[in-house]
Amino acid sequence: MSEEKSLNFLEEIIEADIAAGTHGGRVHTRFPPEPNGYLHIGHATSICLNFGLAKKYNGQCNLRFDDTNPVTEETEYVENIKNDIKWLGFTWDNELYASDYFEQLYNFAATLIGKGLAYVDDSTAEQIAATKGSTTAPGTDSPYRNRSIEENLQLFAEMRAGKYKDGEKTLRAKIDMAHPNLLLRDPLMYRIKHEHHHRTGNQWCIYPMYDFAHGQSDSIEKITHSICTLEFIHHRPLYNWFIEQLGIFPSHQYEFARRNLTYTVMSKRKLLQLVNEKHVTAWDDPRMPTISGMRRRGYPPEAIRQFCDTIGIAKRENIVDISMLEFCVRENLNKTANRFMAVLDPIKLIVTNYPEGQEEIFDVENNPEDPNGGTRKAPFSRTLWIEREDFMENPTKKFFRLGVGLKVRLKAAYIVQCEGFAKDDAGNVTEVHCTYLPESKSGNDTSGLTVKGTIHWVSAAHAKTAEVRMYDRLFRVEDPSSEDGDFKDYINPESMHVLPEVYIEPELANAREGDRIQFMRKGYFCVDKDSAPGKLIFNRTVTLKDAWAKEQKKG
RNA sequence: AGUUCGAUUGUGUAACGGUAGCACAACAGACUCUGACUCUGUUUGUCUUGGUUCGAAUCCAGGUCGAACUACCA
Repeated sequence: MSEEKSLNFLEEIIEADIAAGTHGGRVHTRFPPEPNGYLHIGHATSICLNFGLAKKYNGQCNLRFDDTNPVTEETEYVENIKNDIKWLGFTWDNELYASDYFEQLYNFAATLIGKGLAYVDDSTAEQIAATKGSTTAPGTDSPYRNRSIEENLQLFAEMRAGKYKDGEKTLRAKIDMAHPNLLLRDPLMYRIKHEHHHRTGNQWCIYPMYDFAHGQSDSIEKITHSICTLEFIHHRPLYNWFIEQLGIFPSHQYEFARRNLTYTVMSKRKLLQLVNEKHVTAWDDPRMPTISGMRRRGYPPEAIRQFCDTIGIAKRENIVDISMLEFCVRENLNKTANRFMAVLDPIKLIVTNYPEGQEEIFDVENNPEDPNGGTRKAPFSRTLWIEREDFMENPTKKFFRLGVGLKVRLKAAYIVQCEGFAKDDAGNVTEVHCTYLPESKSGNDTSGLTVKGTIHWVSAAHAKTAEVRMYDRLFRVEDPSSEDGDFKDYINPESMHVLPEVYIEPELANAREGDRIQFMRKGYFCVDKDSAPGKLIFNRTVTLKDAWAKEQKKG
């Protein structure tokens, strides 16, 4: 046995609870999204945490939609959220909805009225805000605060019956208008909304506030460890107040710091804005930090889980370097993605001593990291496409590729030596001329030569074409939300660059939507859902690490 | 200003009164039929001032800085 991985603060709490026999040692968590947007990488942390904790401690984890606001919520979001959680690799024990509890919550409210702990208020939103007080000044009591229990009960029933218009009345908890915690200054419990709800239809015209639904929903489900983000820490005393006054199951809430990522934004409001204002194509645009965007980009679910595990969990503010995520993606893809050759920025290479019309088929290993990965066939001929950047007219000292007099290995084929090149009238190099060494054939090399560089290639006569979408980070700055002005001013104009026609080796033409592969020396790519028969589209998932680029930057 | 939470290298996270460690990033090198992968090595840190203690990142007190709260959103 080696040293155990240290526990995070939530695991410590849970293990202490188990040791103390709290709730009989039972562990029950839940993931409680509101179906008003798509899940993002921040939610992934919460998902991994809640489902992971339940699994680790042989407990259960519910999926509960906190659908208390009919105006913003839609079934489309419900379906996508479920899909994303499944794709991440998690299975919920129960699929539940806060709206399932509307009748019970109504009864809870009536109970509190009956105990003199809630009242119907005729004040307007403005009046309530004005009497709220401030962080330094106490609020003032509503003139409706001391209505009789009977009157409150009747008015509340009338609210439910649809007797009043939106905003005409609310139900408020009767706590303390001078409480230092503003949330305990007679918070709203119910508001009137004559709106259609995605699940309950037109059954209700009053809806509970999140604060009057969330804690009790946890309680109803007998959640033992109710885990949420830091901003709800001020709400905990209110949830506890409701639970205590109602005398129901004492769920306990624990808060952790939400994860932020460099070079992106994470609030649903901002993400929705990017979609609505067409800065990206959709919620699942590969540049979005959404789960669906990352899936489309080609991030494997294992990599996202690994990332969540690596960055851990704590209570302090943070902004995680995106390179940490990219590392996890590369680490996974390196082991799992088959290699192919694709030439993104082509220039012709002519093997001058290779007979016209001759061709050979080479076996190329699919994945050097996987001994059982097998091989594929790649045709070779006299005229090839190579990468423009693999040739230099005046090669620098550390350039291990092509230039007159230099030798390179053509991956899985021959060593070639550059003898010359051709230019067009504008002075652009159009062709590179090389001779090959027949005795240097891959796998059967008797040339005795070693070359420093190996480059990829595609036979011009056999090449297929594809579109490639080169993605980069969505923002130019590490933390767009903390910069001056609008966060959208910091969108990276180069976040997507489309290469309409690149050359790919023929075997790749069989790739299917969602396939994750490596273009040798260029990066990891994934077949996009926009692909059509005969028209493949690849998304660049992430580049390879590039030591040469760094070398060049040094000048 | 009040309340609450927080502060460990560039970033994230450990150390639970006893050697400040790990990962990413960065840098240097080895290896390489991917300038990838892999391997080796290096640099950088306990917000501050006091106190308790043989000994403090850890406990106590004061300060500083940061975040959240003042929606009929969640």
